[in-house]
Amino acid sequence: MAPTSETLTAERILEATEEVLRRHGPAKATVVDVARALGVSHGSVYRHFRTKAALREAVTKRWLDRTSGKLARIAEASDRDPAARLRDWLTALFEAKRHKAGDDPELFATYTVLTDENGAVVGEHIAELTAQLTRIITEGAGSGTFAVPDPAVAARAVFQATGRFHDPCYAREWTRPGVGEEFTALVDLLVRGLS
Amino acid sequence: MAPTSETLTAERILEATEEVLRRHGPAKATVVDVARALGVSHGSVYRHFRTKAALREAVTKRWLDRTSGKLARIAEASDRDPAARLRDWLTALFEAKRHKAGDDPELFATYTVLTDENGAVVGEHIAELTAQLTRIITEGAGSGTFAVPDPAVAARAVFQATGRFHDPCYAREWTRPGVGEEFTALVDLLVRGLS
DNA sequence: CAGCTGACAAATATTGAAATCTGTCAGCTG
DNA sequence: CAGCTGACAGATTTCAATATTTGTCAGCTG
Repeated sequence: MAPTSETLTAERILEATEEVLRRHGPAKATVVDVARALGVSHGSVYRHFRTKAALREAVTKRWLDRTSGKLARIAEASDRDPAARLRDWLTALFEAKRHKAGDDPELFATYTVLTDENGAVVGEHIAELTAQLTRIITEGAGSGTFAVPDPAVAARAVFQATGRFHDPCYAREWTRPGVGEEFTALVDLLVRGLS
Repeated sequence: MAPTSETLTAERILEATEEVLRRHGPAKATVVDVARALGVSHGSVYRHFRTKAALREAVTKRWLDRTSGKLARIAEASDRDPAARLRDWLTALFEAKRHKAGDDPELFATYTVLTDENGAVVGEHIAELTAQLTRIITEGAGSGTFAVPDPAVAARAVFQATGRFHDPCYAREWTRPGVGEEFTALVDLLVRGLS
């Protein structure tokens, strides 16, 4: 591939790693492949990432951050009605996952492997998403839309309750007919419970 | 092992298979092992179960039926308050799973493998549990405890929402401190949503 | 001399030949 | 003769030899 003679940065290595993962899948993507894609020796890659695991972890974090970034915009729109915002946020999360899984199942499977091997990064991602939910619910509690004893606890409950519509281990259910209705029924139930 | 010279029945084969699975685990349990445990040739086992897969499926069904049997008693206690009954039922389901996973993790892992390879049987089991939930919610709707447009839809939503506390793919979370509180928070939220 | 290379040891993965297992069935046995 | 046996073919698994990959580092190069 284009051994662009720009200086070698962590950023460029991450880009190349994503490409190699896309091409070869998680099992056969080696750091030698990544080096070759960049036109450098694999020793150079180890200058920027201490281990292969650290490299894969960084790729995983990047991928997850792209999702939480999108959702943050909804969480931060403090002017809108909290109940509608909560629905939108949950819907956006579900849609994002559903598209990732449906549009390119192989790539999704690749990232599922990566998230499985990087529990810590996933934990942080979940903490970030729960914090966004907490923000929406706290504002709803302030404006009287929601009546909850502890917004953080409620946020965690909502996040866990909707697991079936965002946890990759349920990905195969997301294409079944009727999931949309199931999702709506659950969100309705949860919003009623918070109100 | 005891080659009890009683006549060979499907029942006895299932018993022996459970024992072999307990001893050797799902990967190394062969039908020759089962036959040996019974003191017969493996050909005899094939007289009662067409394939090894059918045998494992029957064992899986048996295991799942033991759980749904216990829960059915709670679902059928029509005299008690539906909200309390719903809480009890969900708690019993969680406790049953938590104990199975915690008391003998290896055996639980074995059955997790079995359920993974028998999607159809698991599907029926889930349908049965959802039917029990529907019964509780329908009675609650009749008595005015619950206000739901469609009890079956609500039941499915409740079952899916509590997945984190009964789906084996979350088993490793069940020993973390604080799960009890998370469970209670979610059930409170759901019961409020139904009321 | 900062950054890269490539030879190297140790760890991990692949391969293919040998061993085991599944499922069948002709024939034995009580 | 109903039910069981055990030899068998094909499918699957195991295991050890072989090849690849990871991670290090002394030294090259611009």
